[in-house]
Amino acid sequence: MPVKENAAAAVNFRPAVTKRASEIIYEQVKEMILKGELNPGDRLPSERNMMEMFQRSRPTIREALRMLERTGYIRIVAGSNGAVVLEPDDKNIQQTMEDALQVGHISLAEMSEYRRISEDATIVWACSRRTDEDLAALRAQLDKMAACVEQPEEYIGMDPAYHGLLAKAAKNQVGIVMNKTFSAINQNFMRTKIVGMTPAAQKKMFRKVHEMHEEIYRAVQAGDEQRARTAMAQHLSAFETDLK
Amino acid sequence: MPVKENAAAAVNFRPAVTKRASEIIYEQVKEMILKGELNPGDRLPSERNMMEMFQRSRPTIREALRMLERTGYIRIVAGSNGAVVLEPDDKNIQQTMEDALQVGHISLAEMSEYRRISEDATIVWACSRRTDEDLAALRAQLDKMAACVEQPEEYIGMDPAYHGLLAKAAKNQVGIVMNKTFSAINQNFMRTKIVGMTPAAQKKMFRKVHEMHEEIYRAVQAGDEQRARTAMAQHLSAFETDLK
DNA sequence: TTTAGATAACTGGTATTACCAGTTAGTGAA
DNA sequence: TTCACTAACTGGTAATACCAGTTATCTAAA
Repeated sequence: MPVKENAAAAVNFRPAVTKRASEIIYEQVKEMILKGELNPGDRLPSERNMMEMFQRSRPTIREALRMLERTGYIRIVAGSNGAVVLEPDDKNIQQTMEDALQVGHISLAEMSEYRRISEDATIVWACSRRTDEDLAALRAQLDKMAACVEQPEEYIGMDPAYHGLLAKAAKNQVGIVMNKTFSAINQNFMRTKIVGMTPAAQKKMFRKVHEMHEEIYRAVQAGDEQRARTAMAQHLSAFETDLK
Repeated sequence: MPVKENAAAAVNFRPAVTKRASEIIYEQVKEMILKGELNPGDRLPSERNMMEMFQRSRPTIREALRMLERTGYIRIVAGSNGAVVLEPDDKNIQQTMEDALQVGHISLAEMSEYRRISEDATIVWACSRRTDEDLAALRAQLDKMAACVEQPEEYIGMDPAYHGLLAKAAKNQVGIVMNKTFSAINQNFMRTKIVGMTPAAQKKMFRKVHEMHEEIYRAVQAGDEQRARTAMAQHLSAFETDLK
């Protein structure tokens, strides 16, 4: 049974938290960036100037700057320009997600499972939304990859770009971010796995992979949802089998 | 035509980046946490002790700690315990995604679209994987919520827990993380939207929402995939319509 | 013996000062 | 006009000091 609360305690007090000065500065700058009062490329005042503005010491200012840089809002280079507001980037989301996956002890199987449904949706969207530019970019990427089928290292390096272009064609930013995450993680797995294979087995595998990539492209080009879904599903499951 | 590179430049030099000391310390601690050498609940040495270990000044140590705290790896409270390793938490992903939304990088429409396919997969998995414990937890949650249908604020606060239990029943960690993200973001939208509604309209809306929640539960309990998918799809689309 | 209270030894939060190593802009001479 | 030098920036780091809290210990009173 829950403890009966004292009637006077029901006034809905909020915890009286005291924030660090660096925290307040961090939030203030972050807000300005999110609200567009500070735009990508803009220079932040120098640390010594901020000291005056915020009426705080330099270490305090610097702690705030470190947080802003770590969370991807600004970049700080010594000597010249100082702190510059960055273009919004998915790298942070991607990185945090990768770390979360790593810390959360997520298995390859779970990630692959989720990837399947994510890529399935992506490929469906891509079939109806791909522009001529998307197709041209995919074609060019595939041609580049075709030249590297015999060089696994190179091919693995190009794989994320191909899948990225598919996600881009699907026109959903969340899908793009997730796709990048999956690609990055799977790339690592792939790299560690192929070292135990004979060169002949590697070549065979990557020739198969490339043919799948081509088939997916053809299906997307034709706008054939079912064919594209099937191809992507086969591609991913073959991939998982090979990595097992 | 691409500029012809000088032959001598082909040796594949990597940029000679110099890292800040605080950056190195940050990565070192982060690695230890990711590798499990530091576990949730563990206390980090005091700043003065770290000074000795890393052979760096306190401001440098503190900059690293600020970054670790900002990215969600540790929590620092003055006075007592100092820096403590945190339980892995998805709040960072949520936060970065929310920021991405705010900065216009990701639209609400895109996020909703992706959520639909994510929740669709989740509910399918839940139908076949839910345990008796999952069902009991869902039932209990729904009962708690039923008591609050007339209090929108309370109900909104409980909504993420319900969807979280569904994701938990689906037994896919990635799905769980994504679900939390979506819930958190949508919770905010919901809060901002209901303020413009009359109390009567609010009640009507939440009664409808609750009936949907119940229907989803019944379908999952029955293990009826199609019924569950339909219910979830309706729930999400109704939700989007209401928020438009 | 037990217990309450004072105290000493921590913790992080912050400010101050100082110096170094780079970059940039201005100044002067050729 | 051009080049080289210098002065005035920039961030990176160190050292020291003090404050405000917490915690543990010890002491004195019950």
